[in-house]
Amino acid sequence: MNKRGVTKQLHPKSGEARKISAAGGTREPLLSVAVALFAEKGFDGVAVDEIVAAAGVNKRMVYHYFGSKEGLYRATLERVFEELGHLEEGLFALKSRPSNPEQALRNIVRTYFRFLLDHPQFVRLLLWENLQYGTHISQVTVAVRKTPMLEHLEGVLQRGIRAGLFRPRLDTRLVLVSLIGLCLIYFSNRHTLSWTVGIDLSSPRALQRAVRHTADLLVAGLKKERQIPMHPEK
Amino acid sequence: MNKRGVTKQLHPKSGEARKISAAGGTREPLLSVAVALFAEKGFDGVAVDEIVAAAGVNKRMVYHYFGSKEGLYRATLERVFEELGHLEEGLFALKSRPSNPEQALRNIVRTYFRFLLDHPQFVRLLLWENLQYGTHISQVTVAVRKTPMLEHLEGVLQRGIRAGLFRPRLDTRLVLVSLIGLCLIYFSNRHTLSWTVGIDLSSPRALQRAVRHTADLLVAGLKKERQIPMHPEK
Amino acid sequence: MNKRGVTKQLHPKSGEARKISAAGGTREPLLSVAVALFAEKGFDGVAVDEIVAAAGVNKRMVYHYFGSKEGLYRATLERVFEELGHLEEGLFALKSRPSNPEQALRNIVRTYFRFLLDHPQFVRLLLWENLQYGTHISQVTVAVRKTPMLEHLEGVLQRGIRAGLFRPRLDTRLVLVSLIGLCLIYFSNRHTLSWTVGIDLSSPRALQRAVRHTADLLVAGLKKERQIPMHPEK
Amino acid sequence: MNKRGVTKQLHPKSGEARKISAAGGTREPLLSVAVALFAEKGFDGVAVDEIVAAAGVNKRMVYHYFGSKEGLYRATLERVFEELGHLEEGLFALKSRPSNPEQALRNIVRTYFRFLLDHPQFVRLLLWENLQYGTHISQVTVAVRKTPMLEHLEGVLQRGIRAGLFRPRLDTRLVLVSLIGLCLIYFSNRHTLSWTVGIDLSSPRALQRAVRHTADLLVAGLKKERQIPMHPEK
DNA sequence: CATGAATGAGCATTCATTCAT
DNA sequence: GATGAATGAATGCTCATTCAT
Repeated sequence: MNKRGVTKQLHPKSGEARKISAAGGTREPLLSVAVALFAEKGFDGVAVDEIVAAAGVNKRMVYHYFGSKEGLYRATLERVFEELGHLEEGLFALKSRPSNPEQALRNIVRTYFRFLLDHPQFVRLLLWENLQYGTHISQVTVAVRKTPMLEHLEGVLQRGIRAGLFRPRLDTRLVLVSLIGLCLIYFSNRHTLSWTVGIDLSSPRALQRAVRHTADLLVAGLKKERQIPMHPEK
Repeated sequence: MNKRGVTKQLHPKSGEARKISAAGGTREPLLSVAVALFAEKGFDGVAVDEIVAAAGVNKRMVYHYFGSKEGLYRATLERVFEELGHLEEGLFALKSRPSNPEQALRNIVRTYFRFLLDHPQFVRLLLWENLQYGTHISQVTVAVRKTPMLEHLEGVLQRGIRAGLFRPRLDTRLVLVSLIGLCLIYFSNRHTLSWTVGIDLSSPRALQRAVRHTADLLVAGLKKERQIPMHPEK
Repeated sequence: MNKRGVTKQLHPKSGEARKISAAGGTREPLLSVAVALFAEKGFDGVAVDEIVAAAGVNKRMVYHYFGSKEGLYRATLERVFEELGHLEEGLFALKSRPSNPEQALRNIVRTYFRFLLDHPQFVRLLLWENLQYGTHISQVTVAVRKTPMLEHLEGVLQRGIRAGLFRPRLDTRLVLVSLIGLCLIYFSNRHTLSWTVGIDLSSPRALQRAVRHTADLLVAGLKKERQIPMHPEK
Repeated sequence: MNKRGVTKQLHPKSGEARKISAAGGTREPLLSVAVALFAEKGFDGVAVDEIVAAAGVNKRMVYHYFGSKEGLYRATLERVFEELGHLEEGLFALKSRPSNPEQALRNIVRTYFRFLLDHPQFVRLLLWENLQYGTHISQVTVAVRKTPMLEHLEGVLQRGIRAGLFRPRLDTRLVLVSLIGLCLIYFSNRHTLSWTVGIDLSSPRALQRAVRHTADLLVAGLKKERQIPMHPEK
C-alpha cells in the first residue's frame, strides 16, 4: 500500500556495523553539531540536512528528539547557556581570593574577557538571539536567570563605596551593563571595528592591551573624584 | 558568493534616460524595502519574493539592477553606510565644537545614543554583518573608511590631555571602541540583558538614566587620577 | 550564497527543445492530469510529485498557478463540476422532444445513467468529496448551484399529476434524490454489491437490465394506485 | 501525537495474569481506534502514528498484531463486517416475520435507514472501499458473503407475488440494489445533495419524511399495475 | 509481549535564479 | 525597462516500517 506502488527495499545498512553510536548516541551528536552550526550561521542560515549530515544521523531523529528545527535550536540555546556556569566557576575563583575593590573589579573584567574568548559559540548565539528579539530564548527556562555576576559585582561595589574609593549611588545593574558592553564590543563588532576604527584584535597582544585599557577605564570610571576643586567643570 | 561568481551589475547605462526614471523607477523601491527587510531579518531570513512583493516590483528587476540577492544586500549596506557618513559629518561638525573637552565627550555619548536610537536599521545591519564575519561589507567600497568620529574624538582627547584633564597616553581608537561598546550594548543585547541583568530599556526614562550613567563613567574613566595617595589599599 | 556551497549546474534542459508546451501550456496539463489522478485516488492518495511527473511539468508550477495542492484540487472540482453542463445538454434534448410523463421519466433515468457512465471522474470526485464532508467543494463557487434537472423533473411530475397519472403531493426534491440514489448506487457501490448482493455490472447487458428495472420501479413508484381491489387485471 | 512523552502503560506482566489481559490487551484498543479513524479519514488519510497515539499503544504493536498498516485496515473491515452480520441476522429474524408483504417491505426500508443512521462508520468504510475498487475488502474472507437481507427480501417478494400484490418476474437482487440505493443516497451524498438539490437531512423530521417517501416509492414501485388502460398517453 | 530508537524514502512547499517576450 | 512563466535544487517535516533490547 505504498503510495505509488514502489516496492519497499529493505534497509541496506542492516548488514554493516553501525558507525559510532552503540546504544543511543544520536541525540548528543545532533546537539553538539547543532551548537556549532547554529552559532556559526544562525537559525536561518543552517539547514536541518546540514546538521544531520554533519552528525551522521538520520534526519528523522531531529524530530524524534526535538520536535522541530526550532526545538533543536532551543535545546542548543539551553545547552550553551549552561556554559554560563563556567563564568560562575571563574567567579568562584574570584570570590575565594579576596582582594581590594579595584583589584576585584580588574579581575572581573579579566574574567569576562576570558569567558567571551573561551566561549565564542555562546557569544554568537547570544547575538543571533538578540537580533531575533529573543524570540527563542524566551522559551528556554534555563536561560531566564539572573547572572550571579550581578551579586558579586554588587558586593565589590559596596566595598569600594564604603572604602571611599568608588562613587556612591552607583547602580550595580548599569555598571554591569557597561562592563559587559566594554568587553563584548571587542567580540561582537570585531569585523566592522577593524574597518571603521582601524583596530584589529586577532593578536593576543592587541587583546591584552584592550583588556588593560578596559580595566583602567572602568576602574577610573567608578572612582570618586578627588580632584582639588580648581577647575569649575560640572 | 554568487552562484557562479557573476558580478554583473549593469547599472546606469543609457546616459540621458536614467536621470528621469531614477526618481520613480523600480530600483529605489527595491532598495528601500530591502533595507527594511534585511535589517529586520538578516540576509538568510528574507526571501527575494518577500522583497519584490513588498516593493510591488517584478522579481526579475532584482537581477536586472543588482545581479543577485547578495548584490541587493550589498547595495543595501552601501546605501545605509552612505547615509551614516553624511550624518556623522553633519553631527560633529556642528554640535560639539565649542565646548570644553568634558562637555564634548558627553556630547559624543549623547549623540551616539541618539544615533543608535534613531537608526535601528543601521544598527541591526551592522550586527548581522559582524555575525557573518563582515563577508558582505568587505566588498562594499564605500564602507571601508574610517569613521569621522575617530578624528573628532582624537581632537577632543588631545585637548583634554593638554588641559591636564585626561590621562595622557590614551589610545584614541581604544577609547572609541569603549565608547561604542558602552552605548551599543543597550541596543545590541537589549533582550538578553533584560533577563540576565534585569534591566529594561523600553522606557525613555530608563534610557536617559543609561545615557547619563554612561557619560559619567566614560568621562571619569578618562580623567587623570588626582587622588591623594593616603589610602592603604592593596 | 548557496547554502552549502553546492556548485550550481546550468539547466540541463536548455539545450533540448521543450517537449510540447510552446507558449504557456503548463496549467492545462496539470489540471487534466490532476482530474484523472484525484478522481482515481482521492486527495490524500495522490502526491504532487505524481501529478507533475505525469504532466511533465515542473513542480513549482503547481504553486505558481494554484497556490497549493488543495488549490489544484479545488480547480479540479471546479473543472469537473462544469461537466454537469453535459447533463444539461442531455436535458435539453429531453425537453425539446415532448413526450408523455411516463416516457419523460424513463428518459430522465436513461439520461442519468448515461451521464454517470460517461463521467466516471465526476462520479468518483463527488464521492470522495462527500466522504470528506464537502470540505473542499464548499469553497468552489461554481459547484454551489441547483441542478437544472430539478426544474425539469418538477415539470414532468406536474404534468403527470395533472394527467391523473402520478400521485399528487409528490416532493420533487425527494423524488430527485430517489432517482439519483437508484442510479448512482450502481456506480458508487459497484464493488461491494458484487459480493454482498452477487450482482455484477461490468457487462453492458447487465447494465441495460438495471436501467430498465430502475425505470420500471421509479415509474410505478410514482403512479397513482388505481387498483380495483380484487380484480385480476390485464 | 505526543512526541516523546508517549503514555506507555506498562500492563500486567506477571505471567499468569496474561489470559485475562487478552481481553484488555493492546490489540483491541488498536482495532477500535482504527475503526473510528479509518472510517473518518480513509486509509490514506490516517497515519499509523495517529492510531497508536489515540490507542495509547506502542507503534510496534501494529506490526506485531497486524503485520502492516494495510493489515490493520483489513482487520478493521473484517471487524465491522462481522458486526454487520450479527446485526442483520438479529434484525430480520425478529422484526419482519409476521407482517404482510407490504408491511414487511416497509419494515425493511425502515430497518435499513436505521442501520445506516446507527452505523456511520460502517457506511463510510464501505464507501471508502468502493472508491478503492474494493482492493482491501476482497482479501477479507468474512466479508465475501451474501447478505442475509437478500434471502429475507426474496421471501418477502415471493409472498407478495404469490399474493398477487407484487409484480411477477422481479429480480430480487436488483430490487435489493434499488432498496439500498434509495436509502444509502441520503447518507453517501448528503453533502453535495444539500447544494445541488437543496435538501438537508440533518433534522430528524426531514429524515422521517425521507423514510416515508422512500417506503412509499418502493412499495408502489413493486406493485402490480392495475390501471384501466383508458388514458391515451403516447 | 512490549518498547523507544532508528531508518530511507517521500511529503508539500519554497528557494534564488533564468527564460522568452 | 519590464513582465509572468519556468526551473532544479533545496527546505522543514512525515511516512510506514524495522532494529536492538
